[in-house]
Amino acid sequence: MPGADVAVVNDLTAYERIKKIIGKSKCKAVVVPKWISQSIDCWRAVLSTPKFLIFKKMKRQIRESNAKERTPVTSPKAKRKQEDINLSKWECMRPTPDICENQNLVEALKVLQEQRYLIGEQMNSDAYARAIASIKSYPNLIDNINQIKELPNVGEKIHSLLIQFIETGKIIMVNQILNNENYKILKLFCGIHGVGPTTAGKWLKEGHKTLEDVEKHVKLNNAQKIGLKYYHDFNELMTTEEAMDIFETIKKQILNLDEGFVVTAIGGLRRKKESHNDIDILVTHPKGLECDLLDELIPLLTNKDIVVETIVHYDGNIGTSSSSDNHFDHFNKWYGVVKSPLTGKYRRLDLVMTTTKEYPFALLGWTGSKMFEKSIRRYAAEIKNCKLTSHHLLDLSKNEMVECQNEEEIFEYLGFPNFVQPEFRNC
DNA sequence: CGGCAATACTG
DNA sequence: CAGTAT
DNA sequence: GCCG
Repeated sequence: MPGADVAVVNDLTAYERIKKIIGKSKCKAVVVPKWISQSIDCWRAVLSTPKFLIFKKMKRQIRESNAKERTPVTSPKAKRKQEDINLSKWECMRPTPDICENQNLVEALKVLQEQRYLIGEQMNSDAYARAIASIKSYPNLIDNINQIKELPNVGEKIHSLLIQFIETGKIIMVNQILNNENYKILKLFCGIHGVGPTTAGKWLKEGHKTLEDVEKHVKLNNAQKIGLKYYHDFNELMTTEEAMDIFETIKKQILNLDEGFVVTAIGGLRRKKESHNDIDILVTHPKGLECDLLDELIPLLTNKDIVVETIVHYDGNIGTSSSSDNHFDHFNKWYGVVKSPLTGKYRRLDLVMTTTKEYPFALLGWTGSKMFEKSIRRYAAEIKNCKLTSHHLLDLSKNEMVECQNEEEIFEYLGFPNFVQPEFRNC
């Protein structure tokens, strides 16, 4: 047993004996058998689950008695945080704040992630995104190589980058990329809403270098025209104050049409991010009047000089696929542009309509972050044999839809040990 | 060495 | 269908 | 690029 990470015991009364063992060995915890099944369920050691706290309590007692003999190297605060380190491979299962303890490191890695994205290496980019998520959920300042040993989704390559950062405070590759002309041009082009890596790469290959080049020589689609027209404003982050102001303005107009609408901020606003790219709003109506809302609301907001452009207006019946039946898929969405009352700047707005039945899934699906969504859906599929979308949860084992009243029930069904608050879904 | 979320529009 | 968006 |  010495050297093992975990010891499983049946007899909880053998307190003194266990205490001796875990006090001396490298063993991280002593658990009851049920711990194993619970851990397999959520794919990590559930040391933070209250039921197993007895052992944490024991470890704490041992530590405290040790602390009387030699002064601790770490502060009490850091020590408490030590227990919060969550090394789940599922980013959706760990609390991930918007701004983290290692923000400089995260910003550096984001450059590498973005570069892979810009040159079209999506999976590569995602791999960086997952490593970044691991770091964002790590609660302490990383200044020691031992700390990064167990970080999930950090393999050989990113590990060496982290070492470089710990030792020198920077990553050479990052500066090289930031100074790379092609990187700068691709980034510039992808800043146009409606332009992705493929189009940007094509334009670059054709010899275009500036937005003026693009404006003069390239045929743009509707979304791209709007993207170019408002390029500056769209690429400027909003304060929460401004985003909230727009949200409240729209909400007021919707409630004006009918008091019964339920209007909720989703996206980054719901996650309480510090700054925002756009405003996302989810609307539902308990009595199911939802389908006509956008048809009335958009003209109204246009007349009030709030809405200035429509990029996409999905209409109610998205079913040319008439074969689809029971789930009346009335997701009504509108993507467009509003003029911010507070600043006069032009901002992206997404409006999403949903039935009350699908509301919890839409809420979960539209709150993000992007990595959170990918993670929870992959978890649902791989671990729970379920298919999770922003419309529903399908249990493939039972071959039946899972009805949920709220987000909590979805997390519960998926076997999460804890509800993950929106502000900690910033993976 | 395969897989990496899921879905809907534009053109 | 590829590309982009959420 | 990382994981199983």
